[in-house]
Amino acid sequence: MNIELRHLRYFVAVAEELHFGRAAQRLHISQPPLSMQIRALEESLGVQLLERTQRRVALTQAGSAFLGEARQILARTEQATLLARRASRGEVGNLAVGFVSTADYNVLPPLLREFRQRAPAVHLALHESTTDRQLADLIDGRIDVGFVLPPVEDARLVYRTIHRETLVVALPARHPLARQRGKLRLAALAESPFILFPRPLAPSLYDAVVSYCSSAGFSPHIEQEAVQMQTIVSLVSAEIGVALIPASLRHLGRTGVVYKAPVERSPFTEIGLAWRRDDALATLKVFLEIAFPAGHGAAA
Amino acid sequence: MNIELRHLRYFVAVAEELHFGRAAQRLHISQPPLSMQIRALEESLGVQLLERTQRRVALTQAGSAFLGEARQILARTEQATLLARRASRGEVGNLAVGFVSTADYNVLPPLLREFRQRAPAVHLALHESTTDRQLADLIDGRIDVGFVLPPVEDARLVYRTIHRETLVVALPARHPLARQRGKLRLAALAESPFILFPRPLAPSLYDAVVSYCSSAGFSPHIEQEAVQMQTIVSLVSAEIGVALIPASLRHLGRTGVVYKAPVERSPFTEIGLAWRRDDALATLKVFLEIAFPAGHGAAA
DNA sequence: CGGATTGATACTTAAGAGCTATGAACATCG
DNA sequence: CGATGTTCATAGCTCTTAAGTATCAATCCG
Repeated sequence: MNIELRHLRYFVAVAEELHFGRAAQRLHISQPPLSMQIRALEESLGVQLLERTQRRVALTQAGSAFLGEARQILARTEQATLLARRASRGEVGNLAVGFVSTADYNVLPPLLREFRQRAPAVHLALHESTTDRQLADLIDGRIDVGFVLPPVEDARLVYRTIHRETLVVALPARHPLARQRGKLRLAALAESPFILFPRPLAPSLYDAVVSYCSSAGFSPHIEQEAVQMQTIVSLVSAEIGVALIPASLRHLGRTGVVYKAPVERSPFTEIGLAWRRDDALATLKVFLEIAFPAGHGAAA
Repeated sequence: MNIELRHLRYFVAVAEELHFGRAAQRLHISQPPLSMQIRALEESLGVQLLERTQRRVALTQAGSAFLGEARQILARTEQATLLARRASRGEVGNLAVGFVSTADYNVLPPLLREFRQRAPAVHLALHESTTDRQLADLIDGRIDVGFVLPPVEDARLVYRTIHRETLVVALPARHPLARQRGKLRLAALAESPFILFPRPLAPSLYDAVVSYCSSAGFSPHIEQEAVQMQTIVSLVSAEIGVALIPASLRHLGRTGVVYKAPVERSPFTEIGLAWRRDDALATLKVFLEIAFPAGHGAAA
């Protein structure tokens, strides 16, 4: 017959009381079945754990060795149930998060900070990547949630905006318009060389820039493409050209670069979260709960 | 309902197979009760461990966290039964051993050496003491077995001889008889001052000495008493007197002392083991088995 | 759309955990 | 020294519940 935790619970009670009657009372059963179960345990082990001298119950050496083990196993079982409950609440576990570099400057840090506070035992794996690679990684399960630029077309994924911001102009400090005080008119950049993201990597951002320019009455001269936002700003600093970048990137604060908001109303550029539609990860739920405090995460 | 090891065994099987049918086969039960037990486990925990999508079974995060715990609990239980079995064979545990200093020179070391080999995981507590204190310590459970000098009268204890030896004379090196070549006649010491144990501490040894002398036709002049054998030999070395001591103490090899076996046939002096008659300690059984390889320890 | 696969459900069976009553061994006390 | 009380074991029964059989429902595949 197999040993069950019941046997251990009963044995610990008897070992602590050294009295079958009292132990039975404590276990809310009557004395005879307790005797039976202890006997069954001894039989399974093939070892006598208790010495019953008709008047006194004493642990054998094997009994006291087994007692310590039994206590630990029971405690361990308690721990395991607590762990499972915490895991189901998303308080322990793993979460693989992808993000585009742009996210690193405004939305990512406060969100991660709050997540770490709410679920300190969750192991976060952070992967900087591009939007399209993240979408593939989501499908294949390499990441569980990603900070991406729209659009997200795949029906297996959910996308939800997490942050919207306007575009500002980044100018080399020695550019004539940089020194000029007061408002900047976007049309004044009609002849300037532009630095831009490659469209496939961030169509929404690319299109926002182009539509912004065309609403100001010109089409930008694209001088150079660059993948990283830092690189774009570097190229501006090196006087290769000008750029329209998300407003939060002002915080990069690069020397030799001046940021200005044009008078023309800027379109919004946005960043959002994408995750698997059918995903039930508890840690992901916590993450989405923090990202979208009001509405529920599962709603697109 | 309480969690039992059965639930853990079943869950581990399902988690490993990710298939209820195969897991049930492996557990030698049919599939429906397996589903029921897993459901019961999840209910006890209040946590969903498996995601059943009618076609595919997958672990939830809580499930994979719980899986590790469950495996460890089961392994631990295996360990516990093995430990209990080893303890019942006396291979782990404790043994408190008392001994008179005399035992330290011949019987104790080889016995301990063999015991350590047979039961390396047993913790031995060694207490040097006198015979009478050891008998009290046995009754009160402070030691489990003692190397003592006879007699042991207490009915609750068992005594059994472990070693017998003859008496030899210890003489100061400058004593006339020490320089003399050839046999020593005990009677020649009739006028010499003797150093002896106090009778209450070791009546058998005391009486052996006195009867040896009287068989040689004289009664010893007791000049000095000393408790420790080392002290007696020191006093001989200091030329306070001569002594009759167990032959094995020759190995003390003290400078300034000469040992000689008299021509008269020496009575035997003996040392033995004492332990509680009703004692069932497994480690004690191993110890006695080594001390008395042929006969069984329990027999007096 | 039909057949195969897989987990869940319904119902039955039977093992065994637990209960009450009682016995046997031992200790304590009058 | 017998009477009484305490304590663990045994006996017989009940009843919970784990396990078995048969079947269903949903999904996948060709």
